[in-house]
Amino acid sequence: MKRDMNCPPFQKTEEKIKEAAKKVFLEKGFDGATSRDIAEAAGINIALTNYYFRSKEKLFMNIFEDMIQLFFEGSVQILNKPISLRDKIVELIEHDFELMKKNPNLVIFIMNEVHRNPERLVKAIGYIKQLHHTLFKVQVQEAIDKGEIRPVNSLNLMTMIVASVQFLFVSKPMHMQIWQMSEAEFDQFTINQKRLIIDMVTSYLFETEKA
Amino acid sequence: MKRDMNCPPFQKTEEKIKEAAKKVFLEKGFDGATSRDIAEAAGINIALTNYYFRSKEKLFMNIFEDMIQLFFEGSVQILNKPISLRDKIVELIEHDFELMKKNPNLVIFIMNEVHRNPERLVKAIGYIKQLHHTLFKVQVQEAIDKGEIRPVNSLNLMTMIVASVQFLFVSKPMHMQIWQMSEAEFDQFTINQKRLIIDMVTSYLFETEKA
DNA sequence: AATCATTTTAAATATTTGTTTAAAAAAACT
DNA sequence: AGTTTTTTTAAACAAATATTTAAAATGATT
Repeated sequence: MKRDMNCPPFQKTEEKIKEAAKKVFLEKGFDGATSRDIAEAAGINIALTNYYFRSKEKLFMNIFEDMIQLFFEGSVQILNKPISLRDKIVELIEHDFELMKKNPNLVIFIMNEVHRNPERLVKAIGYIKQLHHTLFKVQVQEAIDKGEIRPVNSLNLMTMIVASVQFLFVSKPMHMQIWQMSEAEFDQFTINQKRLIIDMVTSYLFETEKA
Repeated sequence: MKRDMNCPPFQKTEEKIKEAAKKVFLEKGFDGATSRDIAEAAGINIALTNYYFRSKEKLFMNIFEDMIQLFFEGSVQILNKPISLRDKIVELIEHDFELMKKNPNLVIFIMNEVHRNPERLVKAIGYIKQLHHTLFKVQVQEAIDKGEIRPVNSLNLMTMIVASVQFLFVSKPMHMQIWQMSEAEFDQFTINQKRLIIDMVTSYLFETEKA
């Protein structure tokens, strides 16, 4: 039978499963999520997950690859954008904050699954390759040569920025417990944190009067 | 029968189980680890894990609390040490790097388990309480009042430091994949990263000639 | 309407899971 | 020595797991 492409009000079963699987996998991880969890979240029969995707592993990899793309694509785009280094750094930080805000457990999910099974990344090597040669790297080197910023390895700098932003959300549950924060208070905290990160990184780089 | 406290060459079964459970839980997490995994790693019968600890959950909590202590105790001690703010920041960073080097998956383990089940932290609330009033916090405020450092919220500062260091190890497997690093190359990278973190944080704080 | 392929369902499959049992082995004590 | 307690073992347990099966329901095409 031909594929039926017109049923806008309804959601195709395959999409229902993917949406539910994304939700459940991101919450509980591969090991913690069961096929029944996913079927229940999607409101469908258990057998359907294996009818559309052949196995739990295949369904997981489908979601995982989506998440890897979501994780990388925005940053890669900004890294290659033709804007000043200063603007680029600010935009990188703000983009990451927005991404994390919309997907609070994206990073812990990815980090955990890669930690458990690094080979899974091999399939997503495409997005990864894009990171090796970016305009950002060139801009950092040029700025250093011109004496506009302190001498710094661009990979170290990039890592520092990403760590500052993303760890905030990796540690969100622990942070809220330790400091007895509500969701709203944590939100406010992230805003302050973003300000500090931007201020610290740009000040460090561009205030070159000393040393 | 009385407890036998003298058998130095041999390892008591209870300790063998704890050691194996620590290894397996840190590698696979609570959901990914099975009782049989642990028994096999300890070289003992499956029933013994439930003989000494009453359940998988109880055994896990035993390990988890140990890890929480390991995670916090060193830092809390340094935060209250009677040394200068500058020395304290450097020591904090270096201590964390050492801790992470010795226990590469300590942080991802804790963050993941807390994310899955935040109530688990309640049992470890003792260590957490210690963080609310530290000498570090006082020192930061004093230094700001004296104009020695830039005005900064001590919690934001602390978070920034911890994030920079710990995320490096949370993302270690992904980092090695992306940048095609060997274990040795990653080690060297962490050394450079430590240098940048210390330089960035201290420069930002203490170079107050501007603004 | 009849036929066909597609989708969905309930039930069953074989494994694996955490945990328990009851007996054996080892150790401690009298 | 014999007796009791502690430790270890092999086997079994029920529940949960991912996956499959075969039949029912649905939808499209003729």
